Amino acid sequence: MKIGELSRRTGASVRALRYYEEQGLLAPERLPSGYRDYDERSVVTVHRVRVLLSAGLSTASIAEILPNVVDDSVVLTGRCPELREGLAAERARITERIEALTAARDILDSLIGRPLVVSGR
Amino acid sequence: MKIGELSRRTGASVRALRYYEEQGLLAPERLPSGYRDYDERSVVTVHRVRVLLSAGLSTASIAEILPNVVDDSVVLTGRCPELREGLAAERARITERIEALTAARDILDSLIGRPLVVSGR
DNA sequence: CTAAAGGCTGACGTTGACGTGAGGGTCAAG
DNA sequence: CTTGACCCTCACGTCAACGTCAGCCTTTAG
Repeated sequence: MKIGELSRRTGASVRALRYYEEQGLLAPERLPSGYRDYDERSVVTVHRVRVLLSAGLSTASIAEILPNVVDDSVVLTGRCPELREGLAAERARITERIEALTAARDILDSLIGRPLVVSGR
Repeated sequence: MKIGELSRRTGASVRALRYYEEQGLLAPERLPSGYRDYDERSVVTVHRVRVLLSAGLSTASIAEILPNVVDDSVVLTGRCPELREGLAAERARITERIEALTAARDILDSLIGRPLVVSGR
């Protein structure tokens, strides 16, 4: 499929898709016309990229992670302790942020769920 | 206390503290010299700001939330339905972010080989 | 009193993930 | 065979959360 369709099917802008390629997250074929030609797996890949980006990972980190996801091989990861450590660190950061967000949401809940309290104290 | 001490006690840079003020997150008094004069509560406030920022909230969102939290108690929220709506919207955004982060963490978990923990809300 | 340390206000620089044209090919339809 | 939708490659613009530097004033230590 061409870039416009992938864009519609993933919600990522055309510009974003070209940017992902520039960052090594996608490697579409090229048609004789020079047009990018994506396969079905690209749809899943783009969704993963977006999830990880929205989680605060950089394209560089994602580029490290992605090949392992695509191949569905945890084997490589298990063999590379350096990469494993990096991933564990990212995981820890994400967990911290989930906890921070949960705390923030609890604060909002206490504000919303307690109507007509005019003053603290 | 002056800005340098607050910086040391919070880990935020002097520049960051001035930036937070610019964004309406802090409102220190001023000494006759023009120096900023922070009270003890500022320490807690800055910590809250940093947690929320690291969780991915913008200073604008934080500015909406912060004034409503004073000494961990509710102030005037119940009387303003407009504000309540804003907070509810903010809550929804936070929940979305938590879900995105959880999905991202699951991806990392599958790579690391850690068993997926069923999120208990 | 003097120098170092710390504070102040601009104001420009930085980084990451794109947005937004400019200028120009490609392709299916009428 | 022209029109309009879609694609291409530069390449500059943007926005957030600060970093950094300049030029100048205030406070503190000796």
